[in-house]
Order: sequence, then structure tokens, then C-alpha cells
Amino acid sequence: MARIAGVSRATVSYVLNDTPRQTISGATRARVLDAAATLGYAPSAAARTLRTGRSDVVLCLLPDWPIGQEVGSLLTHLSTEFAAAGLTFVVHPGTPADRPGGDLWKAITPAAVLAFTGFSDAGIAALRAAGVALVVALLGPGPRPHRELQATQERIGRLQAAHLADAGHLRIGYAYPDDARVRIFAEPRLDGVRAGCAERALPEPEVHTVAVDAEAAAVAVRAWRSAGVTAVCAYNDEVALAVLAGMRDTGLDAPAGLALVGVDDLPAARLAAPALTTVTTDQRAVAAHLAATVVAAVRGGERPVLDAAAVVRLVRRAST
Amino acid sequence: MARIAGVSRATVSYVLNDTPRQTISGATRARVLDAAATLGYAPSAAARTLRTGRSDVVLCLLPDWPIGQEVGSLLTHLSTEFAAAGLTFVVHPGTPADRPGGDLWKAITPAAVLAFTGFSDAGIAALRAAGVALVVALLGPGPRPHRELQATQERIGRLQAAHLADAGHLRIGYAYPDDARVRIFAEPRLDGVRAGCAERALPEPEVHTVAVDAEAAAVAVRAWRSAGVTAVCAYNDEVALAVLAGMRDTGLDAPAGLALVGVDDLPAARLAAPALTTVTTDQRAVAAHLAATVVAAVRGGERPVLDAAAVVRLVRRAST
DNA sequence: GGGCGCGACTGACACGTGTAACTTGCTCCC
DNA sequence: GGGAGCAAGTTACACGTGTCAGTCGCGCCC
Repeated sequence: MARIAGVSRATVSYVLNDTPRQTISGATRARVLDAAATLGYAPSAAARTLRTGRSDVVLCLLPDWPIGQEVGSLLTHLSTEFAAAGLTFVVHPGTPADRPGGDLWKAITPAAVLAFTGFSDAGIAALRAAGVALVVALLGPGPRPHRELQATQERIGRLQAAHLADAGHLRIGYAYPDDARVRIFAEPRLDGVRAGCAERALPEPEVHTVAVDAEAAAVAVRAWRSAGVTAVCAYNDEVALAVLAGMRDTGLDAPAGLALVGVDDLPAARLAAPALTTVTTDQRAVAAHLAATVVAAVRGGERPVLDAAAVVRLVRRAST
Repeated sequence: MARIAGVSRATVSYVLNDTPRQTISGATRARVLDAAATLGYAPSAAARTLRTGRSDVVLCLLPDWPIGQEVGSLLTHLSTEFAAAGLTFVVHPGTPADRPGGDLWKAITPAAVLAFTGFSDAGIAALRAAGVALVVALLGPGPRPHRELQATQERIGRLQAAHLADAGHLRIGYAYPDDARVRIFAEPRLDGVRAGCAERALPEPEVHTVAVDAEAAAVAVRAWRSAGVTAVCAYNDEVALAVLAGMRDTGLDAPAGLALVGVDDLPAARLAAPALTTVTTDQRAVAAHLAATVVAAVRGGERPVLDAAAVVRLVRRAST
């Protein structure tokens, strides 16, 4: 490559990296770029990583709970955003048990790690020490600066509660998910509902755990009804569909029997009878924010602030 | 590391890699392993990749269509399987447009690449040349050896058709998806339905494209009814739910109006009214097969054969 | 007793890159 | 005329690993 461009290897490196404080004549630069193009040359990431001690890979650790299409969409957008910034976005699914010594991070030496949860402060420090520029745990308890999505999830709950309060409901229920693995999502959402109720001087929401199952949901429905609840916020659309099925089994109809609002805007939400009111998140905007945060940390720069209210939106349908 | 174990660097390498044809005394081996453990030493993947020209990363390229939880589950299982084999499984979502020069492969130098589709034979050859041991395009036209999931998808369609034929239906419809991006899944499934019909000497299935939308589905439902169709295979559960919504709008009920069978066994399928009969795939078994295929190619060995019939299963519910 | 094989280990090189330090013309100013 | 300064490159080293070729004792056999 350096040979056929007729320059030294160092010059090639300077040209390809636009190294500052290095002066390269236009002619030489063109020759190098030409040669690279005709040879289809791409620098070896391995060598570069070895030399600099840091790769341009952004690693996203997926938790072990079932990922739906919202997360899928978020990942796709993240990939696009990072590609635009010259970073390689890569996802590692699977349980923590699969990576015994935590050697994955040492092995990949990523520039940044995004995880939904699961980092102790010690774990974060260890990653830092291993050369990772930024570690972001999106959710979970702990100091705010690194929990980028916590406020967004709370906002979702607030929006659900506010919508039902606006419709005149005075006693609100919450359908909490059965699966313990999604608690990190459920807790902030429920906190948001609580905050929304408090804001309107409504009593605390009546929380029941609802498995994705018609009979289990029917039990909760009867409990809500006898407690005077007239509207329910569901953890997500799946749980909402279960509540809907439970109401059907109980001979009730939405919104007359119970008003119902979900989260995620699944395709199935639109097709339900009645069509499900739901809260949707602008995954593209969230992805752009996360990417900007990472890029700022890796390249240096101001970290952006996410306007949680701007990325969540209510989709009104027949169930409320 | 080598210093504190009191041996040469080469010896460390031999111990840690269990290099064949190298004899290491038990005492030395123990000293090295001890030192590695107390130091928390993990070899640098970058250096290793640079030296060997091949990393232990298995890269999975996701297409740009929305990934549901079946794919999510497949990825999780793949991750576990590969971890057990000492390989690192990593997923790259996003459109091909995001990786302009195809430099991702050159940059990562993965041991193997799994993709759902999108490789021309020339592209595969290029990857081979770049040092990738195995390239698997899971679906799509082309020579069989590398289309590992094609037969499984066909089997799904066969199973749908066989189930409806067994129930006595003589005229079968097919609800084809609206989204052009999922055609690689839809085509083999439809081929399977065709084969299943032919096997039972039934006429060709009556194919209609159905958007995930109640009104669009209602049009298709009326068309099927007037053509004498009594049962419909849907591309997946989402399309099936749309058909169900279309039937509701038309005043029909399943299975009396039309029997209906979907694919994927979404949580929503169980909650629909009536509950949806569907075909589900054992993603764990598929993942194990794919992992075994890759491991065989990377380490050398016999490539396993997937019994397509064993991994798909019918879930009978009220809609048929 | 000398050569040979063998177990156990070490020395040295190569992989492809980033970058600090150095060289070489050339211009410009006192 | 000569040194300072700068543009335009080059040389050389380091990153951490895998592995080939050697080295060094030591027992064994003819």
C-alpha cells in the first residue's frame, strides 16, 4: 500500500487519519487516497486497537429478558448514529453468566459500553481501568448522570397518569409485570404514575401484578373494580392486552368497564378490540441522544441533555 | 506476567493455549496459572487477532426489518452457545447503507459471519479472502449448503397447511405480509404451504397481501370467502391478528368463518379472541445447530445437519 | 564415552498500526 | 553568507501475542 503509493508507511497513516500538526501536500494526499481506493485498503482494526489501546467499537450489553421491537428499533437507530460518527456499534446479547471473568470487555477493549443495567460502581471503575472511556448504565438506581433513560421511563408513567386524570378518572390502577427481569423498566414507570397521580392530588395507584395470561388478569380486574378503580395504566402493551383479555372474560368492555393505557404501541395494540391507547417513545431521538453522549465522551466535548418530555408521546385510541 | 511467574513469555503462551506438541511440566503450568489468576490477566484480543489474522468473534449481521422477540431469543441462545465454545458472539444491527465500504468485516476480522440475507456469491468470496473462515447466509435463494434456515421456514408452511388439511379444509388461503423487507422469510414459508397443499392434492393456496391493519385485512377476508376459502395460513402472528381484526369487522368469527393459523407464538396470540393457533420454532435448538456449524468450520470437524421437522411445532388453540 | 533422542524451556521474529524524533530541502531575514 | 524556521516526509520504536527454531540437561544405547 505504502509501496504502490510511492510514499512511506507513516505518510499513509497521517493522510488516512488526518493527523493534526502534520503537513501533507495535496499531491501526496491524492496519491495515497487513490492507491487506497484502488486497492480497497482498509486499516486493520486489530493493529490499530493494539497500538492505541482502545478500539472504535461501542459495545451494548443486552440483558437476558426478551427484547421486543422497541429495543430492536433503538439498536438499529443506534447503529446508524454511531456509523455516522465513525464508531462501530455492536451488541452482545446474553446472560452475564455467559461471560465468566468479565473477559469480554478486556477482550474487545471497547471505546464505550452501554448497558441497560447490572453495573455496580466497582464494575464501572474496573471498566474504566481497562481503558473504556465511558460506561453508561441506562437504567437502575444510582447517580443520575449515568442513568440516561431513567427520566424517560418515568415520563412514560406520568403521561399515562396525566391522560387518565384528564379524562376525569379519580382512582387509577397499575398493572405491574410478572417477569422479575423487567423490573428495571417497571419501577421507573410506576414511579412516574405515582408522581402523575400526586400531581393531580389523586390517591396512590392501586398496583396489581398481572401475568400475561387471561385468567390471572381477570383476578386483577375484579380486584380493581371492587376497589373503585375506573382506569388502569399497564406496564406495557402485552400486559395491557392481558388485562383486556381478563376484562373480556369478566364480561367487561373498555373503556366503559375500565379505561386502559399501555406502552410501546405494538402492532397488536392497534388491532385489539377495542384498539389500545398507548404511549410510544421516539427511539430515533433517544438513539441520537445516546450516540451524542458517547461521542462526546470519546472525542471530548459537551454532553447533551435529553428532554424526556419531548421523546414520549401518547397515541389515543378507543380503550380510553 | 511472565516475569512474576518466573518463566518466559513463550511458556506463558503455551500454557494458556494448551499448545499441542509442547511439553510443559506440571509445576510450571501451575505457577503460570496461579500468576494469571492473581493478576486477573486476560490476553489482549487485539494482539492475538493481529498475530493470528483471525479473531474469535462471530459476527451476526441483522437486517433492517423490525426484529421481534423470536429473533431476539435466537440471538440470546446463540450467544450462550458460542460462549460455551469459547467464541464471542456479537450482533451488528442496521442497514447495509451504514457500512459504506463493507469495512466492518475487514475491521473486525471475524472468525465467521452469520447473515440473514444479502450476500452475493462475490460478496462471500470477498469475505473469504479477508480471512473469514465461514460465511453463512441463513436465508435466500442460492445453493443449499449455506442457507441453513431455508428448510426450517419451509417446514413452518408445511406444518400450517398440513394442520388445516387434517382438519378437513379443502381450500386454503395465504396471508402474505405487506412489508417487502420480510420477503426472505415469507417466500420459503409460502413455498412450504404450497408444498403442503400439493402433498394432500389440494389446490394452490389463494394468496392475498395483508397489511397489519383491520380494514386492509377485511378486504382480503371478503375475497377469501367469496373464493370458497375456509382456512387461512398467515405469514406470522401479527398478520394473523390483522386477519382476525378484519374478520371481526366483517362480522365473522374464527374458526367458523375462517380457520386461522399464525407463526411465532407471540404473547398476544394467546390473548387474542379466539386464541390463535400458531407454529413455533425451538430457537434454542436452531441456535445450537448454527453454533455447531460455525464451530465445525472454525475448528475443523463434521458439519451437523439440522432436522427441520424437529424444531418446529404446532400450538393448537381456538382459532382452528 | 560419544552420539542421539527427548523433555522443558527460552530467544527472536512477525503481525499492522500510531506517533515521536529525526532528516532534508527550501525560503527568508539580518 | 549563514543560521532560523518551516513544509514535507522518513526512520524507528512500541503495542502484546503466536510460534519457529534453538538451547540445555539428562538418560540411554551401541
